[in-house]
Amino acid sequence: MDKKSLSEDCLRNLRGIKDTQDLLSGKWKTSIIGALYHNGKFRFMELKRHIDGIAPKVLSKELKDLEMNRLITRKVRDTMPITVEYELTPQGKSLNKVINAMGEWGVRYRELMMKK
Amino acid sequence: MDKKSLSEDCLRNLRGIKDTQDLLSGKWKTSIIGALYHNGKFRFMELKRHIDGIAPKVLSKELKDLEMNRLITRKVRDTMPITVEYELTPQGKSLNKVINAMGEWGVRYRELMMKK
DNA sequence: CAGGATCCGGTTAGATACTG
DNA sequence: CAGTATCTAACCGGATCCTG
Repeated sequence: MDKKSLSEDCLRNLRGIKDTQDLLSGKWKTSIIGALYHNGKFRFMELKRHIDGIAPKVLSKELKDLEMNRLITRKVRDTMPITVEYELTPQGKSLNKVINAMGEWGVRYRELMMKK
Repeated sequence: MDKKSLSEDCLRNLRGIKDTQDLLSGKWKTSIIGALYHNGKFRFMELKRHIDGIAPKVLSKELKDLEMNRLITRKVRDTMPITVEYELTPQGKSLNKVINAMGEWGVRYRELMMKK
C-alpha cells in the first residue's frame, strides 16, 4: 500500500468522521443528545437542570443548531404558561451508537485514569 | 420514574459522554485519530498532508493534547534529519468504536442529506 | 523535517440581567 | 417558563515566517 495516500474508502470514512464531529461541535451537544436519548423528552429548564453548568443562552443556541441539522425537534404546547418540548428525531436517535460508544469509552477511561 | 432525575447509571454514562467529548474537542482530533487508526503510524508531515487544511501550529498543539491524554505516543528517531512518528496507544486504539461509529453515521447522514 | 514564534480575527462561552 | 440582551474574557484556529 502506498504510504502517501489512503484508499477511497478510508477517505470517505474520514470525511464521515469529520462531518459527525462538526455536527456535534462545541462543549455541549453530545450531552444534550445523551440526555434526550435517555429520557425521551425534556423541557428547556429540565434540560438545563440536567446539564450541569450550561448557561441558558448557550443551551438555547445549541438547541437551535441541533434543530437546524434535524437532530431534534422543538414543540411548543400552548399551555399556560407555555411549555416547550425537545425530542430527538429518528435521525438524532440514530446517533445512539456514537453516543453510547462515547459513554462507554468515557466511563472506562475515567476508571483507568483513577487507578494511576 | 421520577421525571426530574435520571438514574445513577445514566448520570455516569452522561459524564462518560462528556469526558469523551472533552478529550476529542476541537476541529481536528477525531480526524487525526482516524487517520492514525487507518494507517498505524504517521510522521508529522504525512499527517499534515492527510488532514486537509490544518496549519502546522494547530496540528502540533492537537498532537500534544492527545499525547498528554495518553491517546498517542510520539517517538523521535535520530535519523538525519530527525523523523518523528506518531502512533496510537492501546488507549487511543480503543477509541475505534467511537471513531468508527462516527464515520459510519457521518457517511449515512451525508447520503441522506444529498437526497433532499 | 518537525515544529516554534508571532500576530490576529472570529467564535465561543460564561455571568448577569431582563422580557413576554 | 422559555428564552433574549448585553457585555466580556478566553480560546481557537489561520497565515506567515522562522529555526535547529
